[in-house]
Amino acid sequence: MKHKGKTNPPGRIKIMKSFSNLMAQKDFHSITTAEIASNALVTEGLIYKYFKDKKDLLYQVLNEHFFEFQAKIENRVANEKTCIEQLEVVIFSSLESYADNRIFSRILLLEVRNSLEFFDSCAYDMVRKYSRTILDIIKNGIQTGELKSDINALILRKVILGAIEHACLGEIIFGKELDIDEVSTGIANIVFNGAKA
Amino acid sequence: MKHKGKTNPPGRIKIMKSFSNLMAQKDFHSITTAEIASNALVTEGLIYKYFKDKKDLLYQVLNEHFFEFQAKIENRVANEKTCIEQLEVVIFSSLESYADNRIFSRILLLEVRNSLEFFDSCAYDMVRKYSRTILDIIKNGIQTGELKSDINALILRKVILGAIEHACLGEIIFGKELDIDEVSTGIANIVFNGAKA
DNA sequence: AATTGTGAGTAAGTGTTACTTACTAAAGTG
DNA sequence: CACTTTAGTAAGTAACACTTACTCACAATT
Repeated sequence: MKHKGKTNPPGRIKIMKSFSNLMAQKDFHSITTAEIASNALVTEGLIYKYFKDKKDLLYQVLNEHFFEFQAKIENRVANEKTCIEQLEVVIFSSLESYADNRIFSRILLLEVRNSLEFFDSCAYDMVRKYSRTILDIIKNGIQTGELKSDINALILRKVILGAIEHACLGEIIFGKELDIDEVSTGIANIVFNGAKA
Repeated sequence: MKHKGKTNPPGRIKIMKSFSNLMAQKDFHSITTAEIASNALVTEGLIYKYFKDKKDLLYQVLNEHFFEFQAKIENRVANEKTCIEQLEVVIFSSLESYADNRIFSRILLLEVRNSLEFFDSCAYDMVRKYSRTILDIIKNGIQTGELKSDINALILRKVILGAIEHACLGEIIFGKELDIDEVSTGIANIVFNGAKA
């Protein structure tokens, strides 16, 4: 994921790398531009040559992470045949990615949402793509008769996405360990079979 | 919800009111303390007599909103008998509250999460209480046999809470209208009966 | 070979902002 | 009355995100 097809000079890479490292240590607001620059061994002004502002830097770093995430999911989904198996793989892989990459998850679930700019950013395009993937699987499942015909595809997606995100929040916020197998089969069990006795 | 049981002087009320109004117009970060003070017709310094910092002001305003929300939910839940009806009422009422009170929802779902301080605040205590209410209903439902005995109560709560929150996000972010009846029965249908044919 | 243009990077600001300090003035209270 | 507490003010200040105006290297064009 290059930035707008042009060159990718060393200064730009160093800034993104420096920012990524800092994000592992503290939250967005408490990272200063001075800090980013000094850790990257460049001057503060250079940040603004490559990034519109501090938030833009955040979005671009997020986007890089998301790119890998999306590739992994699509790959795995392609290996499954039934709609249910595909959705199970989406749930499992999402939880796994969140657990494996806490910085990325923290940014996505906590740090970018407070500004509406995010939803216009390139990073949010990746979220849309991921979200679209899930919707397509569901619609297909309804058509083949694997899923009930009376369920609303959009709402099922909301339930699945919501469950995934909510499951990760506790881990991110309080550092609780997440049993990926247990939680992902638990979610799948409820969503597919229902909770009512 | 008074602050720490003490008095509630006019200056404090004016500041909270002013901040609330501003939150209806723009997001937290773009509201300045100067603006809050001038709209409240007090000096900037007074804000820091009553609030630790700008975030503390945010949390206390949120807390007031949450207090009413929680009272409404508990009232309605008490009127229902079966566990399923109670959970349906939780889902419906939550969606309704979010839709009726967009500022409150925006703060809760988008603006407070980026700082870990929130999770130590009095406002988060209210979230815990709400969350606890749901868990109790679920546990009770499992015991009475209304819900399947093999489902994990904590995970079912995650699914329900996640679905509610995710359903509101679109509305908050993009201003889409939310059909509360459709979405709440849709969520309940999936969660209780399952999506698998 | 000289000129021009451009991308990478720097140095030194500047306005704004959240927050602090040190101070009144009045109202309780023993 | 003396003294503490409460409500509020006025005038800062340090830190921060971001800007401006510049240099230098090196291609490409004339």
